[in-house]
Amino acid sequence: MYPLIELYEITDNLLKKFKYKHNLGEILSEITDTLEKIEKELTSKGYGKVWKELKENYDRISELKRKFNEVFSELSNYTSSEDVLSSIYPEIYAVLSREITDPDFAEETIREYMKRYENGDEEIGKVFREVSSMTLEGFKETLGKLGIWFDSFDWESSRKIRSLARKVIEEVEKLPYARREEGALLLDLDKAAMEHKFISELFGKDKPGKFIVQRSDGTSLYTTRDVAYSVYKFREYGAKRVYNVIAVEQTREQKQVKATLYLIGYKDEAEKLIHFVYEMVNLKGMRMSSRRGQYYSLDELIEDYKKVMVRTYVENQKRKYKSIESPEKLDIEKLNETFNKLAVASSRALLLSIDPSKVLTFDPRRLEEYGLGSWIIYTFVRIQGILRKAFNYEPLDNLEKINSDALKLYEKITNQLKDLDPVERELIETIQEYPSTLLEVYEYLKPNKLLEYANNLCIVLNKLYETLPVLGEKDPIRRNTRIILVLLSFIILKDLLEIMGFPLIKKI
RNA sequence: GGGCCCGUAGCCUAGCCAGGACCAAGGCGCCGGCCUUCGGAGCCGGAGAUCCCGGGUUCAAAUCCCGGCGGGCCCGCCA
Repeated sequence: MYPLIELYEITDNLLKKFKYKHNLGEILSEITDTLEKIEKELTSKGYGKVWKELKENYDRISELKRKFNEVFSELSNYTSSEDVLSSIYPEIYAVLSREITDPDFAEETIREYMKRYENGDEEIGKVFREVSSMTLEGFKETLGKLGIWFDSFDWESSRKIRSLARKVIEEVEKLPYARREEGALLLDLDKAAMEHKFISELFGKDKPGKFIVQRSDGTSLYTTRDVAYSVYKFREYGAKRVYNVIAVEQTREQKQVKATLYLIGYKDEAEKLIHFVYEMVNLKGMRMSSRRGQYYSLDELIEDYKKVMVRTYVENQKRKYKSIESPEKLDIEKLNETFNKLAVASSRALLLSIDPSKVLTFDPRRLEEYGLGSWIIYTFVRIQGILRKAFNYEPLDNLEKINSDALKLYEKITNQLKDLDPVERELIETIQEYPSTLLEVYEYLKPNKLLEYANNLCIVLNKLYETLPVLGEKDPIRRNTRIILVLLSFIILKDLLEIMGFPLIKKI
């Protein structure tokens, strides 16, 4: 980054000095345009040969123009992210701009720290852990809002993983496909693919490439430690299968990790290492980039959703009662909790609404249009209302009782089933699809199918109690049939909401 | 330059792997109804699609094959 700025400043100063009105990009554009005209003229007049000679220079200028554009856009991104940083975190910005005066020196220092860290320098290790703990706390806080927690964390710097990483390097070095280039240890996977079907099939038409395992200064790379960590997960934890939930950008890297594992003797493990690929989340008309300070955080998403929930609630109350209940009658505490839960459900639904292999694009200014989560929760609340009246107790607090009561009901109506209404039949068909849906989700790693199924179930449910009376049905057999259908849907929906991590709500 | 993924109404998606009841389904938005006692964050109806383009295979293609175009990602000492 630093040389780019320097280059820009130099050219900019030069242009100013010579009082050029145009910037470098415009000048380059002009040159290439002129050259294009010249090409046409020359070839039309039969001077193709002359053009060929000129062409070489022309290409060089085009290349220069391309580079300039790259530099310029990078620079403007950089300055804008600097602005963002200085406005959001002025303290951090002040410290950084005071402390980092020479970027090269800063980078060198980082490298030095890395080396000491790698060699087990306890003092520097402590600093590293302190910093990562702080970020980790942030992660825990944000994800905690969504009900996500972690059983445990592994430190890459742990003695165990460090020694495994050293072992990986040793093992790789023994391989016939390994060699040193300028001090760095490199594993030639292209060569290995020619002799191992596993690797050639893993990469398909793609070139496996060369995999750097150790830097020339002797330190390991993230990827090396990833191999070591995989060994750790299988051997230390005794994992039967390992799912790495990692973004699509690292598809190739994950394959290289697999191939390396395979080559150093962990064949079985390599096959059981599964990369769960997911795509990025984009905002409508804006590319997210934390490096450039352009982002929309999960915390913001939850907060914004909460506002949408409050707005919807107020509107519904107004329509229902023509006015909002007086403040003293409202249990603000409880309402707030409900809005939080709805916001969590909505946020999770948004993230689950698309196949993980596709890019999710949404417009944060129109969150109310992505209300799938709250609509499912609402349906769940509604069918609980029906069951509560049917059985006279709280369904979610008496799951076993409701199951046995359902069986009793079923015994009463068995062999007496009457013709079913189309909507009832539709609901039964949907319920039947549940097991195969779960299997599909698991087999193809498509959690979005869970949400899709839940949505379908809710659509049919809404249709059912909108078109047919459940508790109001006079015929006892039909009535019981419908109660059982609602009950089954309730059990499935509860199951689904738990799998998807939606909070369970009894009443709104 | 090479590889992988994606391209379906104004918008977001399902269907594609295992071709057939798809003259393509759902949601958002739009238009018109229903303030029907189990909760109206609902229900019913309507308008809106060259399934990116062009070939091929087949009795049959959104789906399979080939070639384009457009977008994203990745291609050796970052994580």
